[in-house]
Amino acid sequence: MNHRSITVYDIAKEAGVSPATVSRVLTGNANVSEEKKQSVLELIAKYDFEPNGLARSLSKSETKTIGMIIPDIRNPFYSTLFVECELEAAKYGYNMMLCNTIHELSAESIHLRNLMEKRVDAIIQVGGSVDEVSPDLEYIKLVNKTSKRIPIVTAGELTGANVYRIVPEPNHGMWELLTYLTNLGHKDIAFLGGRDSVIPTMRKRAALKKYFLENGLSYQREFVIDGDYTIEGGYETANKLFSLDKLPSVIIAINDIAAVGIIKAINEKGLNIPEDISVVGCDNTYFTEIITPRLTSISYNLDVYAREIIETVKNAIGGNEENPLKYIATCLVVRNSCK
Amino acid sequence: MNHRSITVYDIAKEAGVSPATVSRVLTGNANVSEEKKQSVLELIAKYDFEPNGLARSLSKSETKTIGMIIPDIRNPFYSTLFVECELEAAKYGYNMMLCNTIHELSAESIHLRNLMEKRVDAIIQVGGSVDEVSPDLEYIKLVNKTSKRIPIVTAGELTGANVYRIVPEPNHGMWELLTYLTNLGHKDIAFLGGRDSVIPTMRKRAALKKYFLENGLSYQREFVIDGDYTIEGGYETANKLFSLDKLPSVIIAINDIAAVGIIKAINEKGLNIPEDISVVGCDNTYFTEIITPRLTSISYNLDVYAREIIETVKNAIGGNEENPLKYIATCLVVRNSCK
DNA sequence: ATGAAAGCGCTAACAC
DNA sequence: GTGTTAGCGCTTTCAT
Repeated sequence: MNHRSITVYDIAKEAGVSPATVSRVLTGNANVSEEKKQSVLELIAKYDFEPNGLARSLSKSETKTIGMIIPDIRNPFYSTLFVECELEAAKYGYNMMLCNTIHELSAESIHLRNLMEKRVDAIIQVGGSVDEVSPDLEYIKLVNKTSKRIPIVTAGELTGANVYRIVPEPNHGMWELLTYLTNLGHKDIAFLGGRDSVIPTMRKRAALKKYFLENGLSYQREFVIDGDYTIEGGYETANKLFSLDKLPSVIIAINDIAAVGIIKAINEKGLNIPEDISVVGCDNTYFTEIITPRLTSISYNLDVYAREIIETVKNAIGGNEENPLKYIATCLVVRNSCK
Repeated sequence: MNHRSITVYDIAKEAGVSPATVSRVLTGNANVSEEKKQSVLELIAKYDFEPNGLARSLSKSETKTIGMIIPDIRNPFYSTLFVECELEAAKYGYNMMLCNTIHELSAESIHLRNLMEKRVDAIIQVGGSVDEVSPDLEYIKLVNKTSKRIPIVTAGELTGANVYRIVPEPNHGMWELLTYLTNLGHKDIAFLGGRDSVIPTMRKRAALKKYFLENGLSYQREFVIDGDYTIEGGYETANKLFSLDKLPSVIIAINDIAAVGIIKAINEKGLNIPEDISVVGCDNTYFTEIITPRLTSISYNLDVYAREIIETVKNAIGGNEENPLKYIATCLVVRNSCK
């Protein structure tokens, strides 16, 4: 089992060259005579020699690994974003280390330290503290200490931190949605789930209010209900809504997952979608396609998002990313859940 | 940005001790006088010194990293298994490197080589070649070469490979399901999706046949239809089924995802579940809870599964896992999709 | 083009 | 208990 593994020295000795020469053919960034090159390559093939990445990383100070900290990969939004990032990162030879916090903010610092210790070349963080209006200051301090050595890219704000940001621009998508809904004749619009302490939620709510104001509609505060970003959260907010003496004609869910719970509650109440009430989601995850009816949703274009993230990561690693803040467009994707 | 990072030597010098002593307080596995220990700890705190994990790994020949190769993390089965593995692995100080093949078998060898080069302490592989009746021999050779240095644990067979296996024991769950269904009065049972070249599918089909035989029921070959393990796959198989001149009273889907497509097709046909036709899934993912109606499914107990996997990984790394083959029980979880 | 040698930053065996 | 020293296995100057 534990035979000493073969090294550049072994290859070098047998080939009658120096370890440096073996390294040269390995990295390919120096000239080696065709003759020696061949004999080295043959030996590499013969022994199926795999250079030790740790030694290489230690020497070159690069690991070709990107760390990613997210709340929960079981959420289709994050899993899709992860896959897109992984595919994009692979193009540049990077592997991904995935760290889930399971929505525990305290896990973020643990993961950050781990990734730091493992000397990943960059860290991507999505969700959690990133979206908090007032993230924990201790955590921000840690982030800033870390970001001095390792570029950190967030899909969101992470207020107060010295990081590269790629922020979804929510207004356009919300605007498009609200225009679509009012054109359908909707005036009583509910917005279920989320909290004001979460930046994207806060922005969406603000956009809603602004739209109502600018269009002379009356903003109905009681139709905006706090709730978790989960199926159960959606279910609960819907039932809170149903306890009011008046119902909206359309419900905007804080995300597609919450929409699942909302739809469940609607079904239980014996209402039909979209005949009796319309529903809209956010994030445009693949859930929108498996729900009945297919769910209209605001899209973040995750493939584009991932490409921007990895592009930024790559530039930041190379030390030539001068733009610390970029925006990702959002747009409406219409399906069958509104009437 | 790129100031030279602080090392054990810096700490040692300032504390007036040797690097070895700093290392001793770092690792904690040797006695250091309380006095020196304190001054070292103070300096570590002062500079927020993070030891270089690469150097440590190179020296100790362990990375505290586990690689995981799966087809697609967007599939709730894999994401749940991953999270459970990550949580369990974290207890022993391991991080997870995640590699998706996106169902491309050729990607497996690339990932395997990468993980090998990065010197992960162990590799977990699920799905893909693992489930193939006849996996590619070249790949098996690569696996066997790799497994000489790094323990490989599979959630399935990976026929011909020298790996540790934790295999779902499908018969019990299927048996429980079929007993349940026949008790409900079902005789016309369809089994949609999957291929005979995939081991778990093959076994489930075999169990079905056997059950029919042993119970004097007539096995209806035309009700067993090949198909992809996806939503679309489910949808297509259902429509193939509908083109027959006879319908079953219950459909068993190869997995919960395919069940989504099957249910979509059933709804489009204007049939009600479970009044007109019953549906069952496999894998017992959280999809079962978000589908309408809630889906009865065969469960793999992913938390138990993950615990077994990580337990095996841990033992194998330590060189004391003598059991190369373990089984995981499956069982039926009844919900609302059968009548 | 190629080799010698230093360096990456830790740990552990050895000596005291 | 503590320091010295030799690895771990690469890459990369610096000579030649």
